[in-house]
Amino acid sequence: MTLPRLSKLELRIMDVLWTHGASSVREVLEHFPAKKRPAYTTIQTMITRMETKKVLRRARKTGNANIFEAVVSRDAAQRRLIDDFLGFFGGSLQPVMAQLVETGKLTRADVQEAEKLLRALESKTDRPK
Amino acid sequence: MTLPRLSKLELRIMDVLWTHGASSVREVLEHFPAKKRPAYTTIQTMITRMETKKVLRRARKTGNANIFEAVVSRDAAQRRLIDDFLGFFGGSLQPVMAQLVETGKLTRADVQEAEKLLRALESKTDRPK
DNA sequence: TAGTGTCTACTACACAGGTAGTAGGTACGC
DNA sequence: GCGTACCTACTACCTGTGTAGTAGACACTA
Repeated sequence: MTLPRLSKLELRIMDVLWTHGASSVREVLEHFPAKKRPAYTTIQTMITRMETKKVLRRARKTGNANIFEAVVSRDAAQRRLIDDFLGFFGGSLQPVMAQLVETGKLTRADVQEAEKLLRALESKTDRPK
Repeated sequence: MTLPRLSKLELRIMDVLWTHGASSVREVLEHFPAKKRPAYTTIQTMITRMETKKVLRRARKTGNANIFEAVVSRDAAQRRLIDDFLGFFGGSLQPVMAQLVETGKLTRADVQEAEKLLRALESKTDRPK
């Protein structure tokens, strides 16, 4: 429980694992945009630290390269991220919404989607007594 | 522009200034929940650093105590926070919405509020020509 | 005006995250 | 079997953040 907070770079690394599955250090590296790609050993160091924190683990070996896989799920990490984020707003979505609408980041389509999700959820939780 | 990212504690300090207006170190300190209240000098140090970063400034003196006021607005800080946050989701709100709905953090009321805001915005931006 | 309590300025330190180099082991092609 | 290229393990260093102590200045009270 209480998975550790993941930093920006850690999240980008996890993203590779979540999206492309178990990968070697080099594979992770190569999924970074060629422009701002850190050094091989930078990724390696981060991965080693993340292994210590148990957010990923070595799954197997290919040749002499370790293949790492995510231990923490994308969902769990996202939940954690959202919780932390909402903490700044006292847990209330209202100011966030307002800001999103004002900056044009929240569109009509987004709202409709949310509504659909809400309805789906309701019929799932209300029905079973 | 590009106001610096504010850390958790920095945000809590700014929150006092935003909510209660210009304050002294002691006043800021006293607005922290008595339980987990840092040392006086901890707040002082943070405020000094924030002064350097120009997110707040000394407004005046009362006795020999400095009174600090926010330079960065709550809105600006929130915008920055939201942008950073959305960065993790590729700027798309969809996964965030889904997560919020699933964890019950996004209620029907929130959605309705968002809709109202959207409508208000539309009549403001569409109308003028 | 003298004393006391408060405030500032400065210093210090630990931990996390980001960055990367070096040394030495290993696998694989030829 | 050897050499080259790649991988790991270890070390190092800097910055930001959170934390706080100490010394000395200052203001207000009695």
